[in-house]
Amino acid sequence: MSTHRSLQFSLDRSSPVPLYYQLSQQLEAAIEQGGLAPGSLLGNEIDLAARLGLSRPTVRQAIQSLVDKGLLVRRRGVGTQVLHSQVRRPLELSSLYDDLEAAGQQPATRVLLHTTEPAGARVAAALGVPEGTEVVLVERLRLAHGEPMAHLRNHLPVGLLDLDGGGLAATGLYRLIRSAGITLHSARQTVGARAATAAESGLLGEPEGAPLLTMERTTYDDTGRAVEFGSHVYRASRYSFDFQLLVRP
Amino acid sequence: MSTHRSLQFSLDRSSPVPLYYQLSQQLEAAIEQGGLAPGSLLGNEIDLAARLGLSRPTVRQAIQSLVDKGLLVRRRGVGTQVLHSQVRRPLELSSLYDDLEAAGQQPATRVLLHTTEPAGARVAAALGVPEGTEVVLVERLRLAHGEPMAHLRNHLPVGLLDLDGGGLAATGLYRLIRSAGITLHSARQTVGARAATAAESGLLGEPEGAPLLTMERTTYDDTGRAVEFGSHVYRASRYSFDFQLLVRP
DNA sequence: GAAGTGCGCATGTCCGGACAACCTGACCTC
DNA sequence: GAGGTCAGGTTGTCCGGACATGCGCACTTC
Repeated sequence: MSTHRSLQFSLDRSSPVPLYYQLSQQLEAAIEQGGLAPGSLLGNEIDLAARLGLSRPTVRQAIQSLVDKGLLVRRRGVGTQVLHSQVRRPLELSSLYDDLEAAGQQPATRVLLHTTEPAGARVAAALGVPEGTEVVLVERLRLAHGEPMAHLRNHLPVGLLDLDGGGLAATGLYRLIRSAGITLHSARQTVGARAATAAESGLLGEPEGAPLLTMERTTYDDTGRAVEFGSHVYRASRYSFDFQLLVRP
Repeated sequence: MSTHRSLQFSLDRSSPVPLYYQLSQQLEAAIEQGGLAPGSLLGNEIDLAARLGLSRPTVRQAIQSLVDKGLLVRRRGVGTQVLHSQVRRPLELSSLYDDLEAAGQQPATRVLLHTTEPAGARVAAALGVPEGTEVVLVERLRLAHGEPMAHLRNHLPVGLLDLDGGGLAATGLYRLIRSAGITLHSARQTVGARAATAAESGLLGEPEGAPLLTMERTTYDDTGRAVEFGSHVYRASRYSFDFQLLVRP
């Protein structure tokens, strides 16, 4: 079986980019572009390290990162194998805006509401603040190709960042949060479905009672603080969640 | 700030369980049980290694696995911090059966259909077989507390495993696949919503036109082979997907 | 021919060390 | 007092080596 001894990698030791990262990026590119055939073996780590002038731990670190991404499979006593591809889009914490933009759907936003209000029980619990605390409330309508796609309702702690109407209309909420210097860490989501209310049917252009996809999400930063609680409603006829997940070994 | 120098860990060098894994398990237990307070620093790796009689790489490997799980955050020049908790249930490739069982919902299964049929275009594409190939079809009704929860329709390649009616009724499909020696690796999912058809409303006990939560999933094993394609329909009034996801750094 | 055995080989684990990069807080300077 | 500077501490990266473990194949044996 081929072990791709001919593949070339270029490593720059003077670059600030770590060597293991340079290697993993080039390996990933080779896999995506077919330079490494699915199912084929990668060749053993010792030789690879010697050929590249790297130590085995460094090579292992590069390989491990691709194993974590689901691109490679290691088998003791056998070798490291390129996984047969299929689609590979890992589940990430992405905003609807970015998703639509990446799909070429020309996203747009209409800010319906931008105010503060005292937190109700559910919002307070999600954000980890006392009930009745003033919190920011933003309601938006997300459009794609000019057509309504989703109604987005978000609560945020006050003082976390300065939301201006222009930023909200021009881009996604996550970008604004990140550009305020907040490092997002994780989110808790609940996805369900229900029938459209009269108000929603008007906003979204769906008949009353039409099935809608709902998502509630609480997002946390890397200190564990809740930075956002969202209650979103999507037109099921035009949108669905699409993601890949890995089995943790 | 406390660095928990008093915490005790017991490592068994004669155990076949890797040292880094023993340590990561005990660290995780300490975090869950509050022995390590959220927000507190873990103490530097060098000291920790010396105290435990381990090398720094081993300690780092243990810590890294918890960082990957989202329990810890490392900051260069600062230290390793325990994240404020909230709920922590990572997104895994779990079967509905296991989910319900874990929630104490007394799951049960009624096998509606168990046969083979020629693969249509969509099933053939998902399983990676030529259109018209004979594939196994299983239709099940999943109940919780005796109430219908979901209608499950699964296609599998023939010869992959021996499904018997007893096994299907007694447990989840994933358990049967795993116990056939197949290592699951990843899955691609699409979650949406639509209105219940007349047939579905009868099966699930929902009014016709009621909103249903839908999921399509193709599951792959560690050779990249598709092992299962499922089209599932859940009662939105009784079920929703609930998961946590991490931002990949 | 079928079952069991042994060997080579690849990954898995663990060690000890070295230097770099980065953050924080104290100190100094203006 | 405000700003910049420097030192200490911590994680990040990388190296070289050693032994353990598990898998597959060739060989042997019955």
